[in-house]
Amino acid sequence: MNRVRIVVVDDHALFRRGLISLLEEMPEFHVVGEAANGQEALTVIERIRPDVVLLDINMPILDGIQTLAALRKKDASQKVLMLTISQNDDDLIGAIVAGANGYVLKNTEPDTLKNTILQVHAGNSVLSPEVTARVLQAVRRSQTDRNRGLLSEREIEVLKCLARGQTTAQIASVLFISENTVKTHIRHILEKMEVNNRAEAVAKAAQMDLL
Amino acid sequence: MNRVRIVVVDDHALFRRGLISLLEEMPEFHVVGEAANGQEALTVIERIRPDVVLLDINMPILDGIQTLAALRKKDASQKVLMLTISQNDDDLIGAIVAGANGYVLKNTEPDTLKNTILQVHAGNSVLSPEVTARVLQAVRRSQTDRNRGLLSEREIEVLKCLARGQTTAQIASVLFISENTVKTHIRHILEKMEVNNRAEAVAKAAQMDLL
DNA sequence: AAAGCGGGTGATTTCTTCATCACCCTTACA
DNA sequence: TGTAAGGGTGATGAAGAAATCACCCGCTTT
Repeated sequence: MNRVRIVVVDDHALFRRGLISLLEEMPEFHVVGEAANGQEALTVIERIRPDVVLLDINMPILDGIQTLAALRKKDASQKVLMLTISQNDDDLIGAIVAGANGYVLKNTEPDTLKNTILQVHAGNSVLSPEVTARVLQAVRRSQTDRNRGLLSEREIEVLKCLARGQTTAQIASVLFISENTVKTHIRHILEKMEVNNRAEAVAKAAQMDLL
Repeated sequence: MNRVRIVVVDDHALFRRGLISLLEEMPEFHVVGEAANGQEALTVIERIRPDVVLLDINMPILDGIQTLAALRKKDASQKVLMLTISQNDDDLIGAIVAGANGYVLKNTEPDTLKNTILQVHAGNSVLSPEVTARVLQAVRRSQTDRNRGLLSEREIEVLKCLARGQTTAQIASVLFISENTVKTHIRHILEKMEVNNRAEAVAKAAQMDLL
């Protein structure tokens, strides 16, 4: 049975070599190349064309994300698994935008790393559990911001009043504006949320975390 | 050792009962309640307070996402694992925004479901492999849209010209505007991207998938 | 010295969005 | 019949963003 051909990219020689030893001990894998920075990685990957690339993020000259972005310009199908210590959102989102097939932390157990590499090789996208949690948080935040950006501040105020069951007249009184102004805001809310009436708007707003 | 206390919420009686049988056969779990719709689920969950809730999405009266949104208003810490057939992005993003701790497809093997429930119970966020891929795609798309929204259409045009190595004069000629206008666009690009010169801007744009 | 190039400051006009309001129609209820 | 409420069309003014342009300076190359 064919071994999965791997290239390891990491600027720390000890870590890289240690990881290579570990992987070579596993009958499923064959390490066919290595690189200490992004520039070198691009050359090695283009020449060897491995099944999977293990790619660190924090590296000199060209970091892992820039490396991946450059790689994707040439090869959209190369499987790349980020293997990094970084849990900060910018790195995580940057790697995803650049097209990473997986994102795994260096605290991962060898056995878990083995399964992860096999999963990526099989075509799946894989994240470390802590990373999954961060990604879900990032999606939640991003989508909530996007939802919130759909409406103006005033429209959100009006929507909250609607959610409390207030009538047009009551809302006008609370916000010190005319009923006609309230109606205009409501019209824009219905248009932007693509609903037909205020009940639907309130239900959708609850779902969009706008209240 | 304590068994994980589970509530199963699904409108299809046969599926729900079958799943309950399956889970009861596993020594790690104890099914302490069940519900056939979201309304009922809210009542059952509040009364029983299980360790983990398995929650379908497509249900009558109150779907799984609305149920979860309502539940989160009362209990931010309840572990909820979506168990659904749906792979569409709106459901997926909706569940995440509503605060799901995990999202698993109904084609999951029983053993994998077991591990997933244990992971969620342990505090981790878990996704099915196919779902992970979709989430990564959604993040990529969302972030690219957000990046794109940072600059106006014209600024993006100018940035693309810069990426081709064109000078201010060349860009002016290509876009039929004056060199001074090109410079103003570039100034705004540098400001918005928080970089110091056009080389940095191009590098960052590549990373942000703006080219 | 002149030309080419990038980076900087400032100004004007146009367009879009936001917030405001008036008026009309329909339905339901007292 | 009158009142209450929601939904619809249209208008105006202010603020901010977008797109445009002029002019100046420093550095490098010819």
